[in-house]
Amino acid sequence: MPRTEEANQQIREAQKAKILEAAWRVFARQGRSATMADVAAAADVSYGLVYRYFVNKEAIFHALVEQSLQTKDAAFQRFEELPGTPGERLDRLITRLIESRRDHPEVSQLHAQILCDPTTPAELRDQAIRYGQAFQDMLKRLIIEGQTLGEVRPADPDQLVTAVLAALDGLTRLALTYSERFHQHYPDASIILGMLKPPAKRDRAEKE
Amino acid sequence: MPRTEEANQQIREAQKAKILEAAWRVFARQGRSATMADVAAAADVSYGLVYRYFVNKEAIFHALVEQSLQTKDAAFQRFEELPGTPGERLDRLITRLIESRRDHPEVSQLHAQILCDPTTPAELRDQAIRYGQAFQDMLKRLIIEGQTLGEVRPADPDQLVTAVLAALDGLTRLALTYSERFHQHYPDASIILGMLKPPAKRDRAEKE
Amino acid sequence: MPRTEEANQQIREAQKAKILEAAWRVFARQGRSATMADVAAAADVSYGLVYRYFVNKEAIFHALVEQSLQTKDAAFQRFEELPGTPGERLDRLITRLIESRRDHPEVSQLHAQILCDPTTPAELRDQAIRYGQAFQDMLKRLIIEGQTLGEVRPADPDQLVTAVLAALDGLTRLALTYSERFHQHYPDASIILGMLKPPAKRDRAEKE
Amino acid sequence: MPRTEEANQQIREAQKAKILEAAWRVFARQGRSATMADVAAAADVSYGLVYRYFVNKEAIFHALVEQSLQTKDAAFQRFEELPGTPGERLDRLITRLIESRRDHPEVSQLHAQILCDPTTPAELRDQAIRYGQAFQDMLKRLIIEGQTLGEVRPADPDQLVTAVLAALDGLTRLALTYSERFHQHYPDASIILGMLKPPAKRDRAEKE
DNA sequence: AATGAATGAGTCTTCATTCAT
DNA sequence: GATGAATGAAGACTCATTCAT
Repeated sequence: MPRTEEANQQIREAQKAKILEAAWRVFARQGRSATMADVAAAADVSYGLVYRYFVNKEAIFHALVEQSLQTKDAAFQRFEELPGTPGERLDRLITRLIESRRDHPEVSQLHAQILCDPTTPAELRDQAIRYGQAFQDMLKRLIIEGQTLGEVRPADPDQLVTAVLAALDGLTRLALTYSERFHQHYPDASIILGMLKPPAKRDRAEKE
Repeated sequence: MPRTEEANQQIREAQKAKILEAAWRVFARQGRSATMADVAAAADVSYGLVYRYFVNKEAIFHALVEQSLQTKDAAFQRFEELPGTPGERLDRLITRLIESRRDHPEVSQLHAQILCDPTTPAELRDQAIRYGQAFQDMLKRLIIEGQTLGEVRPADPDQLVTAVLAALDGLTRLALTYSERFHQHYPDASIILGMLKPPAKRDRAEKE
Repeated sequence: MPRTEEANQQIREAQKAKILEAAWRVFARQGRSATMADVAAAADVSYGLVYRYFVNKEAIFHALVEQSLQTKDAAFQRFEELPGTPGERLDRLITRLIESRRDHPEVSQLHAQILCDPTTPAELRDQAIRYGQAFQDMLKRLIIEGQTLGEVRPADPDQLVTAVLAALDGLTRLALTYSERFHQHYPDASIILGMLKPPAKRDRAEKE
Repeated sequence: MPRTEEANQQIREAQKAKILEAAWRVFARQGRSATMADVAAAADVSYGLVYRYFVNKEAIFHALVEQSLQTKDAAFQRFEELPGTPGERLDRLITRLIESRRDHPEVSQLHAQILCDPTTPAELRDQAIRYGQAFQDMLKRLIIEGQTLGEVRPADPDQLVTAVLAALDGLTRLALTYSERFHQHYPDASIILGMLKPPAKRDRAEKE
C-alpha cells in the first residue's frame, strides 16, 4: 500500500532538512574536505540517500548558502525597521553581529571555508559572495546617513564597509582557528566600532 | 668530467628556490588542494624532481612558512628600533602592514589557507600560528605603552590586539576572495587605526 | 527497497572471502610485490572495493597469516589427541606435513615469502613467526619424549627441531622455485625422519 | 694527458669489483628491494657510475650469481679430488657446507633472495638454479657410490639429494629470518647427515 | 523512498634509468 | 672515467558518484 503523495512530500522535506542540518555541522568543522560519508553519518542516514536529495556535494553547499541567505535577509529586513539614529543603529547592528559570530559561529565558519577554499566552484563562490551583499548595502546606507549627522567618521563609505566586513570575517576565522584560547580575548563591539566613530579632536588636530 | 661541487651546490639552490617560488604562487592561489603536479608544472620541472628537494608536500609548506617567518621576524626586528612615540609607531606599523598585504598578498594568503584548511597537520598549523606571535607581542607592547600616554584607547590590550589581527586577516581574505573588484575599496590605514585611537569626547560622554 | 541486513552480511562475507582467496593465489605466486590491482583482478572485483574490505595491503597479509594460523592451530590440536608412542606420532606428523606441503603449497609459500622478503613490516613478520611456534613446541615435546624411549636420536632437542624446520622450509622453497621439475624427486618422509631416528649401531661404533 | 689504456683497464676492474662487493652486502641484507642508490652508497661511488659498469639492476644480480658460481665450482673441483670413502667424503662435504652457511651466509642469502623473490626474471632465476647443479651432481654421485658400499641409506638418490638441498636451503633461510636467536640452536652436521645414513636395524625391521 | 555495495579517476610517492657536464 | 641532477612510469590509497536490490 503506497503512502499518500502528501505523506511522501513530508518525508522528503524532513529528510532534506535533516541532511542539511548535518551538513552545517560537518562542513563548518571540517570544511570542504569533509566527505559525503561524513555528512551521511552525521545525518544518521544511508550513504546513497544523500544523493537522492542532492545531486552532488556542491549542491549541498549551494543549499547551505541559500539557507543562510534567507536567514540573513530576513534578519536585515527586520533590522531596517528598527528606530534610532543611524549611529545608534550601527552600534546595535555591529554589536549583534559580533555577538552572533561569537556564539553561533557555524554560519560564518562555513562561509569562511567556502570563500577561503580555492577549489570552490565559481558559481558557488558567487552565491556566497552575494550573501553578504544585502548586509553591505545596508551598512553603506547607514554609514552615509551617519556621516551626514556627524555620527560616523568622514571617510570613503565603501572603505568603511570593507573595513567592517574585514574585521568581522577576521574574527570568524580567528575564532575558527584558535578556538578556545581566543575566546578570552574576543574584542568588545566598541573596539570594532572605533573604525566607524569620528576620530577624537586631538587626532584631527595632529593631522593638521 | 663531473661538475664541480660548487656548481652542483648552485644548481641545487637555484632549483630549490625555483620550486619554492612556484610553490608560493601555486599554494597562495590554490591552497593545500594544489597538487604536486601543479607545483612541478609551475616550476617548469619534472614531477619527480620536486621530491628530490622536498621529502613531501607538507615539507614544502613548512619551507614556505619558515621563509615567511624569517622575513617577518627581520621586518619586526627593524621596526622595533625605529623612533617615535608608541602611537606614532603603531600608525606606521599598521599602515605598512596594510599596504604590504594589499601589494604582496601571497604571504598572508598562504597563511590564511593553512590556518583555514582543517586538514592542515597540527605541526604545520602550530608553526604557522607561531609565525604571528612575534607580531602580536610587539603590538601588545606598543598598545600598552600607548595607553599610558593616552595615545591608545583605554581597553583590554588583548582585545585590541585581537581586533587588529582580525581586521588584518579579514583584509587578506577579502583581497584573496574578491580580488580586483575589492581593491577599489581597500580601506585606508586610518580607518583600521580607528580601533586603537581613543574615542572622541562625545563618545566617552555618552557612555558615562 | 534496501537489502536486508542479513543479505548484506552475506554479501560482505562472500566478497571478503573472494578477495582473500584471490589474495592467497596472487601473493603465494608473486609475493609481496604483487599489486593491489593484481588482487582485485584475481578476485574479479574493482580496484577500490579491496579497500572496502581491507584497510591496506598489509591488512591482507595479516588476514592471510591469521587464517593459516587458525588452520594450523586446529590441525595441531587434533594431532595432540592422537594415540601412539612419541616416535610413531612424530612419524605421522612429519609425514603429514611433508605431504601437505607438497599438495597444498600456498600456505607455506606465502609464509616463506613473508619471512624471506626483508621489506615485510616487523609486526607482520612477528605474526608469521608466531605461526610456527605451536608446531615447534609440540615437535620439541615429542622429541624429548621420544628420546627417553630411545625412539629419537640423542641430540640437542632444539637442534633437532631446527633441523626439521629447516628441512620443511627448504622443501617449500624448492617446491616454490623449481615447481614441476622438482616434484618427481620430492623426498619420502622416511628420509626426513632420518634426522630424528637414532643412528645405526655401525655409525655409533664408527664415532667411537 | 690521457691515462694509458692499461691504467684505464685496471681502474675499470677495480671499480667493478668494488661495486660488486658492495652489492653482495646490500642485496644479501635487503634483497631485491634494495635500491641502486643503496648499492652506490655502499660502494662509495656516485649514483650514475653503477650504470657505467652494469647496464641495469638485473645485470648486477647476474654478475653476483656468476661470481658465486665460479667460487663454488672451484670448491667442488677441489673437493672431488680429496681421498676417502664416499661416506666419509659426504660427511666432510655436508659438514663443511653447514659450517660455511653458518659462518658466511651472504652467498646463500643472496641466493635464497633471488629464488624466493617471484619478481626475479626467468633468465636470472635459471642462472641461479644452474648454480646448484654442479653440487647436486656431485652429491648424487657420492650418494650412489655410498649406497653400493652400504654407507648411505638405500633410497632414491634424487630424493636424497633433494632432501639435503632442502635442509641446507632451509638452514639458510632460517638463519636469514631468525638471526641471532636461531644461532644458538644451529644443528650439528650429524643431524643433517641422519637423512643420508642407513637407518638403524630396528627401523628396517619395522618397515619389513 | 532507502540502502550500502561497487566503481574508477585522481593524487602522492618511489625509484630505475637517462643525460648534460 | 665520473658525477649527480633530471625524468617519468608504476603503485598505494581516497572518495565522489553510480546502481542493483
